[in-house]
Amino acid sequence: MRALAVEDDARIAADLTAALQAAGFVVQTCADGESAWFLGDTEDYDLIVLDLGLPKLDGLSVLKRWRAAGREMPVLVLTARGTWSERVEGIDAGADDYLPKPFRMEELVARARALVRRSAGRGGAVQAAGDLSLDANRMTVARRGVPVAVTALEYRLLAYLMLHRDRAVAPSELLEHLYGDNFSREANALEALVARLRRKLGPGIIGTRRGFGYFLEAGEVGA
Amino acid sequence: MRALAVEDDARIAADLTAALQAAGFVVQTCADGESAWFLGDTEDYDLIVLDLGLPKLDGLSVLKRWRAAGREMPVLVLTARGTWSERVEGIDAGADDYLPKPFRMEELVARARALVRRSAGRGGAVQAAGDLSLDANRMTVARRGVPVAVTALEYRLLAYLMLHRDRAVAPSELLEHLYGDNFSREANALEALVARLRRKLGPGIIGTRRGFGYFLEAGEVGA
DNA sequence: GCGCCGCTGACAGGGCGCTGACAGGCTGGG
DNA sequence: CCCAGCCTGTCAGCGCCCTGTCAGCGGCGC
Repeated sequence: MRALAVEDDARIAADLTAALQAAGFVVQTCADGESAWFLGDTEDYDLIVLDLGLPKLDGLSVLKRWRAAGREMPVLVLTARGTWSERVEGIDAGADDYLPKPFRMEELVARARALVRRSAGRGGAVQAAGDLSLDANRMTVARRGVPVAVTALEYRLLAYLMLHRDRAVAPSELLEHLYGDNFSREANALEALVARLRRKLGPGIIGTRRGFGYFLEAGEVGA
Repeated sequence: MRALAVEDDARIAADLTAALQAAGFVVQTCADGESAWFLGDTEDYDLIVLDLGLPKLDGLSVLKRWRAAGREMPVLVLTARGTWSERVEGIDAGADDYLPKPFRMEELVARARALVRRSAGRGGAVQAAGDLSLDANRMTVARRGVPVAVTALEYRLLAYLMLHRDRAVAPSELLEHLYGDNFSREANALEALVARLRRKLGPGIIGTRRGFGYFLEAGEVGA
């Protein structure tokens, strides 16, 4: 899960980053409205935490521009004063949830998790593609009903492939979502990861489209 | 076990908190309908005690909104008047149990415990998983019928693992449910707790999935 | 047939989780 | 009021699993 934290106060930003990372997010931060707008418009996040008081471009405007551009990622809005008017404005602008400062980090994390759950709310917890099935609640993987022990990183890879099972996912995209932007430069890490997974799962699960990326073989037929 | 007590009468709220805490819950309270709605929607509780007469937003509406949003935690409804019509409304809105005021705290606690057990889909007060058995009424633990002396905190850990015995529970989730929101930030406290429990219970009870969390080994096979 | 992308096995570093020891706080008894 | 005992959080150290890196090779595409 990738998250963007938009916050100009460096100390709060650091706390935010730490808390979200502890919750399993890969976190990126930015400190002003313009770069926030650019990042949210061009990058692909599973969650954005947005402070309203920002230099250069106001948080509410950023949010409105995103929504106007059709970007629909869940956005959690932070505001300095917990006034009702600001809250209503935030909701109107397209915020999915709202948190007044000061807040406890635990509460933010809880709401962030709830948001991601809600936005992901497609279908049941168990997803299947061919022989492979993932249980999002138990975080387990099975092939033909036989449980396969996978590590946390391997699970995340499979979950992402499952989410985009209708296409081949480029290595750069996978690296981004698994490690964040500061990902290790060696793309070979991903190849090693895939190799280990293939050994565990057996053949016919993870396919390669040379020059394009990886995909779940049960996902699409042919080409 | 985390519980939310929604009650605007401060004296009753205090009694509720005390009684639930004595029963082993980590209790959070709130006094109006809107904050109740937010908390119940975003946080993760094992039980909610909900008074119907609330400022800002009526209890029944709160409950309906939760259910509409797909939140399925057990809710125990309190009402000032024990009228049948209100009871029917409550059940329709998705309440799991119903208690007319005035009530004895012992009865509330008993029903609360029953609700939590029922939501886990299991019958009696004694739950078992493999060699391990927990008695929810007496708050005692036994392995192969042999009683094992555990502290209150250790019991709560076991109870939570028992409730979610079908999966591995993340350390962050355990900290949240054992200590509430103001949990100590050192995750090592949990590791120490588990270590002490393992020494008391012996091997083959509490398992670890590296990168995921802890689980009861009798719960699931493999993976 | 050649080049290059991608695969694989081996290896080492790091981080997660385990353990034993210690200290502070709370409780109950004298 | 003091003391003793237990509970529990913190710390430091360590071991093991995960995972990134490297080198070499195989196979697909041109």
